Amino acid sequence: MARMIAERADVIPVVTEVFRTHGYEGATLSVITEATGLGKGSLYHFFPGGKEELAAAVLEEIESWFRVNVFAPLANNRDPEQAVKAMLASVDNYFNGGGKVCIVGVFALGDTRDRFAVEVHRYFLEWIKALAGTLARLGHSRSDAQSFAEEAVAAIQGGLVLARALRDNKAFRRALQRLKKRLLDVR
Amino acid sequence: MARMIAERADVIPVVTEVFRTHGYEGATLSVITEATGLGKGSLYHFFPGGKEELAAAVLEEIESWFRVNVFAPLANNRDPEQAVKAMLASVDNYFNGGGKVCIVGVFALGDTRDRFAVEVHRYFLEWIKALAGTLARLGHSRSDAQSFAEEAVAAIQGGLVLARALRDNKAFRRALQRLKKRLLDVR
DNA sequence: GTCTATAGAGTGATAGAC
DNA sequence: GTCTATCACTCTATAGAC
Repeated sequence: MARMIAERADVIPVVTEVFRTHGYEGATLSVITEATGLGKGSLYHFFPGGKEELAAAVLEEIESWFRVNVFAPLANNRDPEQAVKAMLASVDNYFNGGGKVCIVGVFALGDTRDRFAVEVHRYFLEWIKALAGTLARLGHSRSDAQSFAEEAVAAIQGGLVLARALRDNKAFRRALQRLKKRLLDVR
Repeated sequence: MARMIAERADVIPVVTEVFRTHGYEGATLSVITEATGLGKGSLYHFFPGGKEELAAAVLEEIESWFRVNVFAPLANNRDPEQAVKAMLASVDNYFNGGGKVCIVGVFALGDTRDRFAVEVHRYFLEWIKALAGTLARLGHSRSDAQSFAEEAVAAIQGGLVLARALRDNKAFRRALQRLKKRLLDVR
């Protein structure tokens, strides 16, 4: 029995995919131990809070990824049109063109919304806020920018639902295409 | 004990709300027995297939409701503008202004998508098809009608996610408002 | 010896099936 | 209500790094 490769950081990506595939309730400890190859001992060593702490760590990791790869570029890119395009490309890539669902969205729809209320709320609020800022710099009126930003984030979530339901990832891609036109069309 | 109120049909609305609140995995038999007031024996008498048959019955009931109250009016209303407005009002009412999530959408995002693949797929396909027909009659080109219909159904699902996440039902209402403008604006 | 990472048998509670 | 399986979780034992 030895010190092995495992660290908290190594475990999280694997656990993320377990939660994504099975949801919170469906992500049983046995599925997680199997997927990570870690015994319960190791799991509880790294995450004394058990399943809830695992999910919290997953959410934190996701939010951190979006801050770096989506929210910050939206705010910092000098060219707002380029910023919108980059966001859509990042999102397309992150959700694997509609093949992966949004864990935060899934959590928002279930009992988990209350357990992780702060994280879920913040994720969507930050996203909308960052995008609204970019759209305003693009030339949209302040109220249009806010409305379009909310619409865009909702459209992405809805696109993921539709792609899953219809088993057609292209439904998600079409949603992104519509958004590109809509958001960049300043009148 | 005597024959009581219980019938399959009486149980379904109650079970529907249990699945809506807790999702498939979270809707445990004990929660269902408590909510319905039925013992496990009665439950298995009405639904020999157990939890899966309960969920299937719930989906069937939802689909039936939408056929009568949403899809058929979309197809039959002589005035397409009125049909769109009626759909949005029905949807607003059904989802309680953003206070209730869409079980079919929730099922689409989870493991349940595969178990209820046919039902989930059909629900969304029928909705989009009915709406696209109405939009074409409204004067949209065939391809615009299809695209707008898909966008609208996705926007509704996304609006529900957002309303739950932000704990703000008005986010759903705003999504419906945007849709009304968008769908009725024929150029 | 001490500390950290590990495995996994064992806990009571509760799941869904019948 | 009874059943078995499985749940989240605890705890003991132990290996190796220091």
